[in-house]
Amino acid sequence: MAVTLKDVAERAGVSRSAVSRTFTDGASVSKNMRRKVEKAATELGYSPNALASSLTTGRTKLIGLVSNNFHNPIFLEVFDLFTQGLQERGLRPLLVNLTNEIDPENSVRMLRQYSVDGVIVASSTLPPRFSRAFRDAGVPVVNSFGRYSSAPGVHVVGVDNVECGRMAAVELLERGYKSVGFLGGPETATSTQDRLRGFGAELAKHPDIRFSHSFAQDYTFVAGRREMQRLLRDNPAEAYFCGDDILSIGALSALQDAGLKVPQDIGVIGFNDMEMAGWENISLTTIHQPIQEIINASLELIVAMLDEPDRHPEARLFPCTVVERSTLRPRP
Amino acid sequence: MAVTLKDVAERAGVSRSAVSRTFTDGASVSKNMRRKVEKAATELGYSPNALASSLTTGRTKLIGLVSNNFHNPIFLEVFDLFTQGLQERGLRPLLVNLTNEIDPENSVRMLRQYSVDGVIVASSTLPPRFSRAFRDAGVPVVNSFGRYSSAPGVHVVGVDNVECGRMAAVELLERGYKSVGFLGGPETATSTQDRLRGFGAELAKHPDIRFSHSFAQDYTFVAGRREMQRLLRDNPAEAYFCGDDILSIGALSALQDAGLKVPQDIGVIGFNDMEMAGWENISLTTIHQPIQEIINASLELIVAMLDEPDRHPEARLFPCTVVERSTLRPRP
DNA sequence: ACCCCTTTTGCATCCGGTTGCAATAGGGGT
DNA sequence: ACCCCTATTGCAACCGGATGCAAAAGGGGT
Repeated sequence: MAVTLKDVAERAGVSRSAVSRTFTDGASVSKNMRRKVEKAATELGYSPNALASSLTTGRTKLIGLVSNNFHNPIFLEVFDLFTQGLQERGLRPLLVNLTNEIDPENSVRMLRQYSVDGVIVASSTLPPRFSRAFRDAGVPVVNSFGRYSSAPGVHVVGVDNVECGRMAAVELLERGYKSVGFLGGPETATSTQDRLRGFGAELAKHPDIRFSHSFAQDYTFVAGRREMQRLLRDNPAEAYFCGDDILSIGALSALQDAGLKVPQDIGVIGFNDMEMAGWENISLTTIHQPIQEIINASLELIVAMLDEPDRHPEARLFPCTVVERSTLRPRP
Repeated sequence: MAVTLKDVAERAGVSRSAVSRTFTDGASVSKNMRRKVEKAATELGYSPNALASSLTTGRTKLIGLVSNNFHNPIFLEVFDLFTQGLQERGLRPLLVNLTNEIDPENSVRMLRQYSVDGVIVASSTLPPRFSRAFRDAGVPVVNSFGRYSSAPGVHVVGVDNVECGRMAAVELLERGYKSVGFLGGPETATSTQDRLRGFGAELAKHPDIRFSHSFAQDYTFVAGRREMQRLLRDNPAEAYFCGDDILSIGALSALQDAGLKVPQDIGVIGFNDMEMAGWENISLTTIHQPIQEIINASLELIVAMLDEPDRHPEARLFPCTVVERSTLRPRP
């Protein structure tokens, strides 16, 4: 069925090693030999079996792309960029969907069975034990969109969520809001915890500002909408920092239904700057997370670890910026 | 580093075959032997190398998941369901991003190098030559969301887009619109062509109804919005059938900006019923495409082809239904 | 034409498992 | 205790390719 190295060798009248060598770069092959082999190979339509060669080289060029965020549209963009970036570097993404998985054990075993060269954990909600489990299994890991730590156990690439929370607070304060709220994602997500921490820390400097916080059940439109509806029933704040654009959009929908005008009656600032935030019918003021940079850095790190598996873990953080659109009132 | 079958065999004091057999089901192993081997295996933390075994079994349990739709949020759901479904069946998705790829050759070679057991082409815009190229390479293929054909060259699972176009036309006619338009996706997408064909065929029965059509550049919010803006400049129809929800949402945004009320001034019916269509701030009347069923059938087919590669290609089509929300005026 | 050194080539072995076949062990019946 | 049949086990070869090593080929200089 499939054409193998042996077939090509026979056809070209050379040894199997010779064929192998013409397809592994850096190997010693004469011009003449290469020509003969390539001729036979194209005639037969041969292409080497990456899995077989991985047996001896110890490299599969397979990278586990692990995530549990299959409901936030921003992750479609994340997958797009990751898969393209991996492909450009000659690597192949083996996608692992961790929705509903509590225990890392299964996925670790699975990825080890396929001898992936590395793992990219792309998630802001997956507990850190997942990344650590891969590392403990001896697989190079990068945790993208993960939690910053000054002594990270694994490579982390993302943003400083504490700083982003602070940034949101400053933005609201500068616009003169006297009562503000934090509408976070699931309380267990470290990203949410950090954003709240930064937000709260900044507000602690302004005791005159009323400050409250609450959490949506998950990072979805429905959860954001429901939480905002709940908030509206009981003395809502003048402006909210939502832990994610998708929550913001849900919240905006609740505000609209309640007949409230944004930004006149209530202000909203989101987080992520997903494509949808820029849609004219949404026009969400939000904090831009530099996804492209985060992904590039993640790819860079995982590639570096391929050659240097014991590289000391580092955290790479990128600055966020406020993107002003139409859901916050102007500065005075 | 990695613990191999040989290590386990030595530790358990048995032959390598014995170890191999305890890990391949259906093989002949005594209770006693199994116990010994499993003990040694857990002590060593052994798990078999799927790639090595694929060499002799000819099965990798790898399935190429090929797509070029990384901008339509509905595909996040598609990826979610596919990856979960594959995982449940013990298969692993190797994701291939075909954005910007014109020639199937590269991806065919790539997937052959990794000896995938099958390929799922999940796209409504990828030209059929991609699916055919995989088939010609001897790889089982299922084309999900592909074009229906009475004599399909490869397995196709999806909806009857012609019928859906007709359904949209009927829906608009029943609501008494006297002039209607089709706002399609890229003209080259077969799904768009078919929807237009069905839509036009139904309208041909009603020569009194004014009928026009045009195409957005791609299946995106921006393209839908831009096309609707263009249409509004020049005697627009009373209602539009958009070739995709994402186009509809773009179109709605253009209508809103133009100060037009939906459905009072202009009606819109979409296609897909993506999650967003149900959001309260959008509330799009649309044609529901049964994604879950399509994906289940695709998985069923690809699994069936694993055992029966030469299975005769078939087309499985699922019926669509109209989901009424708020963007079409009520029936008289 | 001869010698010596550098490239090229082929041989054989190995990567981690699977599997046909023959040898061995076990079990039941008499 | 002996015989026969079946369930287990181990041996050895193989899957498709990579690579260390030694043999063969080529090239340059005299």
